[in-house]
Amino acid sequence: MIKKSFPVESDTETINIDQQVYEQIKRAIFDHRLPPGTKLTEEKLSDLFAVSRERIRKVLQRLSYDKCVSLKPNRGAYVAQPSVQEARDVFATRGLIESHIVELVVQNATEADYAHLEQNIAREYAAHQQGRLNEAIALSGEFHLLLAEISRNIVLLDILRDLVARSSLIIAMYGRQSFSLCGYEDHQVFLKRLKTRQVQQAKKLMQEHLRTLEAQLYFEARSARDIDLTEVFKPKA
Amino acid sequence: MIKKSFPVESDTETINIDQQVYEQIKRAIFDHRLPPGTKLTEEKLSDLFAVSRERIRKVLQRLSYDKCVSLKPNRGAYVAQPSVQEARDVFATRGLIESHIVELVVQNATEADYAHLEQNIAREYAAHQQGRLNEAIALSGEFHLLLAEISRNIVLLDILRDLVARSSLIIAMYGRQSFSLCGYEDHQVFLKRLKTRQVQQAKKLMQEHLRTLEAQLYFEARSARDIDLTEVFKPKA
DNA sequence: ATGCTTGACATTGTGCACAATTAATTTTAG
DNA sequence: CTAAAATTAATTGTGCACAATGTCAAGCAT
Repeated sequence: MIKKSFPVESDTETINIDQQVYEQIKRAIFDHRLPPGTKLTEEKLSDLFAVSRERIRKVLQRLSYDKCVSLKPNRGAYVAQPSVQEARDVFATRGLIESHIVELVVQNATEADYAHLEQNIAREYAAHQQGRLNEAIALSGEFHLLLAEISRNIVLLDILRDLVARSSLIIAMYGRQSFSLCGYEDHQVFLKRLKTRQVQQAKKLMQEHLRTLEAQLYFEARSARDIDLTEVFKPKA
Repeated sequence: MIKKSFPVESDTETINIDQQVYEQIKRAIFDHRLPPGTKLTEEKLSDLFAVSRERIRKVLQRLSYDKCVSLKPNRGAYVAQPSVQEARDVFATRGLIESHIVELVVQNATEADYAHLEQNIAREYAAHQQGRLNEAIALSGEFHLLLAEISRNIVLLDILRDLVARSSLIIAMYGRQSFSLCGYEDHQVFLKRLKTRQVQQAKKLMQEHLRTLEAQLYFEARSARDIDLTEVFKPKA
């Protein structure tokens, strides 16, 4: 017990630094503070967070696995610019997976689970009323993840975590200013159907919910400065 | 043009080294040459492949994202030991996703696509007949991925790639010696249904196919040495 | 004999310095 | 004045050395 000077401090803080930097950058991307295409220079980030460059490097690599940043060899890291195709595929896949999650939830949900869902909705409502929009958005995403947790399928949860994150980025890229998101009312009605075990209606609601989200994107009228020239002039495809 | 001594050599080879090491390790895991739980020491691997330790480190990290190795802080890397729960979830998720892929394939497949599928089956058959079992297994997995490609949904393809890889690991862990895998006949019959646009039958075949796979695993009668104590004694489950 | 502390060893983790690559700018020849 | 070539600058990539951490075994006390 003599050797270790401050075990708690060195241990926990060191472990969390990676995670903290990771989450801060991710949050910044989802809050539109870092629009798609923004260059993420390793040195600038390392200065900004007061950590070493290799730590940033590791975080950026992790973010690239999440498809939140694209890593171009010897060119650096950029906030990802999901293609229209990718955007459509993400939402289509969410429809498939979340419909199935709804079935599993109706099968498996306990009273405690429903309580958690209600709590989440309440917090989302509060955040909405008090104008904390970013928090409301985050909670809205968490509602979907909460359902995945209740489905008791770890793999589906992992996949959906990924898809929800990418959805945020897609909305940042293609969403209008007046993007309404999941209304919390949607979640409220949905939960009611869930509790009364109306599986088919719940599934339908979920699919509509996602379709509404997707319908609010505008894939066509992109301003010139947003266009990725590489995408436009690439040889084939 | 004078400065660059051998641009092609340095470029392509350097880029591929990571990929090559990655694939060799992954292949070794799937071919049962590295059983689940095997310790993967950074230094040994770097000596073995004659590359630097940091390169190995990066590859191991990537493999941990694929859930093929588990990285324990300050303890090293081990070939992953998927839990029974995870195994079940992987197959359940494959059922969901691949059923949907079947629908998309019937909608989108061109003649060229069907030709590719037939080619794959032929090669799988040949590998089987000539006793190249590992190759047959790989081709069998590729058949499923080929379907995902034809579905024209990039996200589904990515997810399935992941799940197929994890399936290999699960089979390595829980499969009997006499594991029969996807018989190539299954694929043959399946393709016939596909071509005649018999969607429901094709979907049913796919689901049966996966269920057969899963049924050949034995989760119960594990020998004592295989039991993961962490799993047994974990606080709440 | 059992349990705890201590020290040596092995392995992983991190920061730094330098190499390699690419983009931008300037130079130079036609 | 234009265009190709060469230089320069900025940024990423890699290997090395050292620090931190965890494991194992031996010794000591109970």
